[in-house]
Amino acid sequence: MRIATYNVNGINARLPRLLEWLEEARPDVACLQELKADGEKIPIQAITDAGYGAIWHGQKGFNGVAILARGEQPVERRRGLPDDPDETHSRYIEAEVGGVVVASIYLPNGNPQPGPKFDYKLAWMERLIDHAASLLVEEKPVVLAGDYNVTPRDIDTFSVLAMADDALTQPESRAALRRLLHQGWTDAIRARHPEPAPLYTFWDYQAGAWPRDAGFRIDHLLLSPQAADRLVDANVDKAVRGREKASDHAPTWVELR
DNA sequence: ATGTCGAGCAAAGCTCGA
Repeated sequence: MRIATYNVNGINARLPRLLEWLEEARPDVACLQELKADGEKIPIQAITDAGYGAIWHGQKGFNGVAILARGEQPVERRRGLPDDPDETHSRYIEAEVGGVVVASIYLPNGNPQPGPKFDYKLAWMERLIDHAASLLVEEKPVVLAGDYNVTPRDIDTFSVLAMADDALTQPESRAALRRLLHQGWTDAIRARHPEPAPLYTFWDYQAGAWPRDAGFRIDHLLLSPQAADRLVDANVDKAVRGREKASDHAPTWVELR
């Protein structure tokens, strides 16, 4: 069972690339972020025609997350995190597919920092940590997939110096991610690629980031112990980033037994 | 670390968010 996460950066702008990737990678589950669309603007017919059932938590213009399942309809469990005081951001949706609980997460970017956006990011991470703890209690295979907007370690960014003031690399962001991991989640990419290789998932459109491989590893798939037991592979579909009209993120995936 | 995008608003080019 292959479960992927892909920040599409506009589902309509990206539709040809998304359909092409679904056709060639054939993920069983695809967690999408940054739909930047809702309602009538979600190209549901094209997704259905590609053979996928879908649920989404959309939003006009910004944010927006979805879960696609090949040949079936994901069974929605929740949208939004518990106790969220600001329901205007569509950043979390959770479903069960084929006996696995899957979440599609678009964690706040948090720039500029310090400031209210960074405070919002850290508060959002606290709510995610609380909810994740409740998921572990179920003792099921769970995959928390998405754009976390956090580089776990220095190796996960092309330049520690250039990123020194960035919300994605701040000690507070990393400490919050570690507290989540320390509950008992496995960072699937690191579990399969323990060598200190970058395995970036995002390259900015600006400043020639892609041609000079100036990326970050910020898209993660965190596995509950029951999911980690079944982990056989994980990787990044890096070539997708190099295509015409590409998203600034590459699809990232796990294969579970 | 700013050389770029995507979307909204409103009808082209600015603003915002990344």
